[in-house]
Amino acid sequence: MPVGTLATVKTLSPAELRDIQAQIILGNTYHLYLRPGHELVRRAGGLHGFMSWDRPILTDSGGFQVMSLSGLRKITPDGVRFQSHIDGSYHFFTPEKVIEIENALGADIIMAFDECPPYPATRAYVENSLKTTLEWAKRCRDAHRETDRQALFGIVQGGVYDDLRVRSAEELMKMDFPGYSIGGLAVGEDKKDMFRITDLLNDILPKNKPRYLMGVGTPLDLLKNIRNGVDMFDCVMPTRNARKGSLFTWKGKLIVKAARYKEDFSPVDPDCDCYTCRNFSRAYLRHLFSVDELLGMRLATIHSLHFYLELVGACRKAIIEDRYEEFFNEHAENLDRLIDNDTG
RNA sequence: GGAGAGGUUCCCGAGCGGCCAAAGGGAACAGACUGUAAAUCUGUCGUCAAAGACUUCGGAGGUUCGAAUCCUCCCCUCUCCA
Repeated sequence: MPVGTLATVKTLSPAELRDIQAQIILGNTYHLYLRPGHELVRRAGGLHGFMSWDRPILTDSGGFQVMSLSGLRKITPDGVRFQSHIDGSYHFFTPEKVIEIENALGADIIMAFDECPPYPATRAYVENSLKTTLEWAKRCRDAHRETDRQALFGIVQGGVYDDLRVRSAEELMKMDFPGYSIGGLAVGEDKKDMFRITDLLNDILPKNKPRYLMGVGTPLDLLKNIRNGVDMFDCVMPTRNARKGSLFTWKGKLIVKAARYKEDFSPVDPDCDCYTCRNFSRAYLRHLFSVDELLGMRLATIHSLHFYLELVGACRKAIIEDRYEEFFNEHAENLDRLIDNDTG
């Protein structure tokens, strides 16, 4: 899922998103509540109407912002008191409030309000935080009942503590959500911990419901976590890195703004059929970044999102054809490397 | 012709006897980025056989233990007045 925090996948139009086969995109409760305000979005016809995107949307609950804006909030059992990162104004988020906002935003899939523990965090902190998250999940589900045209996912927390993760998943499953998110990973912990936990949850979460690993990740992270049973991902990496001149390809990461591509007139990836690779050279992209032209960010974003969606599309195909391991072994090694001078 | 200001490391620009290979900014170069406070942040940025040495602050001389900083002459810019 391409990330479109503020009701826009940065730099792209909905038409361009459709061109690269985006099926669903993400929005963010906290950010859209602050600006332009969820009631305004409701009046605009929900996120779909407001941003003119007629395919599915998922909204995150703001739980992640509870962590990432940690200097600006205070957590209580009832909810979180936030200070706006924009103007310093105070706001109080409860599970009920978050559901109200997400109802107004009108996404197809919405997230329960959770508390995402930072890393590192003590076991005592994570255990306490998990307790809060589970209570909030229940309150979210209760508050959401009457508007069940939106699918509400519960979020598994528990940090890097296996037993807490298991407890989290089992308690959420009792609440019978239509899908389960895995949160609190890729926040600084060792990769081994991340993979161990998704592997652990693979045997616990129901097989007939989607599992969504929140905020992950690199192409290789996707491949490894798909092997561990994850069905859905979102990550800012393809879009954010693209805006900074760093692109993803099947052959690895390519920092197209680098001087080594100044006179490289080959496409970013000769085998890629995205709009960018079909029409423009590395040298041209490098030039656009070098002179700080907007089109550079757009073309780069188009390429990297296309690549990510192609990557997961290829994963789906391999799974259906029952040859995922083979597919994995074929590509895993390349995905992680830095292309330093490959003229195509 | 008269009066004045100034020439600093790729650029702009501070420094005005030692703590100066020389602030700061820009450019350049390399990289980071994982439920987006992100068109952001970090590092490098005179040379070398490199915890040391060497060469730099328009040029040439000089003063001094020591000069980008003081003195002399020269070269060159710019502003104002004729």
